[in-house]
Amino acid sequence: MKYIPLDNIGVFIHTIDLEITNYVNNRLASFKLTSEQNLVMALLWEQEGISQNEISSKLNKDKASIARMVSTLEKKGYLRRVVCPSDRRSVEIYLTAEGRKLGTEVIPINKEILQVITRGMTIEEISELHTLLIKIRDNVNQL
Amino acid sequence: MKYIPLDNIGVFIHTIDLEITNYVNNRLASFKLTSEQNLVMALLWEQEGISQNEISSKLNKDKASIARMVSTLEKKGYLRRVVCPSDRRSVEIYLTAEGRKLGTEVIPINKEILQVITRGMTIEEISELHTLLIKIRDNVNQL
DNA sequence: TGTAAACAGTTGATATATCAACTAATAAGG
DNA sequence: CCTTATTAGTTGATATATCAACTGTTTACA
Repeated sequence: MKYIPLDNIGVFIHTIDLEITNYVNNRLASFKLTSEQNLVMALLWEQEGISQNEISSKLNKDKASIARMVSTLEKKGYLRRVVCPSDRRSVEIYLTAEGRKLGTEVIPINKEILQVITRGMTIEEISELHTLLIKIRDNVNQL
Repeated sequence: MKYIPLDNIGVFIHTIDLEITNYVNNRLASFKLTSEQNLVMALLWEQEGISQNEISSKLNKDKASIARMVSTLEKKGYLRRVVCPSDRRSVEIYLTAEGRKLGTEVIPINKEILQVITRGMTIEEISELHTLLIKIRDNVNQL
């Protein structure tokens, strides 16, 4: 039997993920926001004042990645960092006026992106996709 | 209606992809091979002498990424680059003895990884997952 | 209560990614 | 043929990722 490394659902998921990410990045390019920065901002549009640690666990990303993303977004002027008074290890993240304004523009785009991605799919299909992906996740995480 | 950025199949695919990648990287760590380098090597274990350009299109990756991965794998001693005599713009990639030896160890691991990822799933489920992912891919690529 | 452990963040190293600008070589057309 | 366009690859900039080592804080418990 021939060994075909690319005929592999794991590799396929990776490929699709890159294509989705590129699509989202293109849609957000005019807002000077990457797909990952968009996720951080989305959390803040929902709730300000959360810590980097909370962002890290909600987005399931390394704290180092979050620290750098927050730093980038701070330089862009979309958020500011405030040392938490009750726990000086923590940094609370707040939106700037500009960051809040960005939300009014980008939130509708995010909703539209979601619709585009799932266009022509039924609720059942999306649910089935979700279920199948969870099976794979359980397989790679149960160690 | 509350805006929940993470309740999004695109973000979910991205999360799963990272978890799969981390699993594969852990499985390959002892071979000093990353998941992406493994894909390049897998192509070469199948067929030596292909160009960077062919690797790039088969793996659906940027030529710059491939150039750097090939360079890394060359430094590790797994492959060597040969300027193509019939088209001196092209570089043909060949395995070293060490790269070939690596294949005898890693190819079985790759097969096992594939089995682990899809453990407990039927052929029909994997096929359905593939079909659903293609729908999403078509949605983000039809522009 | 005083030391040790746990925790939040930062920073450096390395590996992908993407895009853009560049070199060198080849192909295509008039 | 000779200019122009295309192609293969390299390199630099920027943005994630992960891991590891490090700084400060806070907690736990002996």
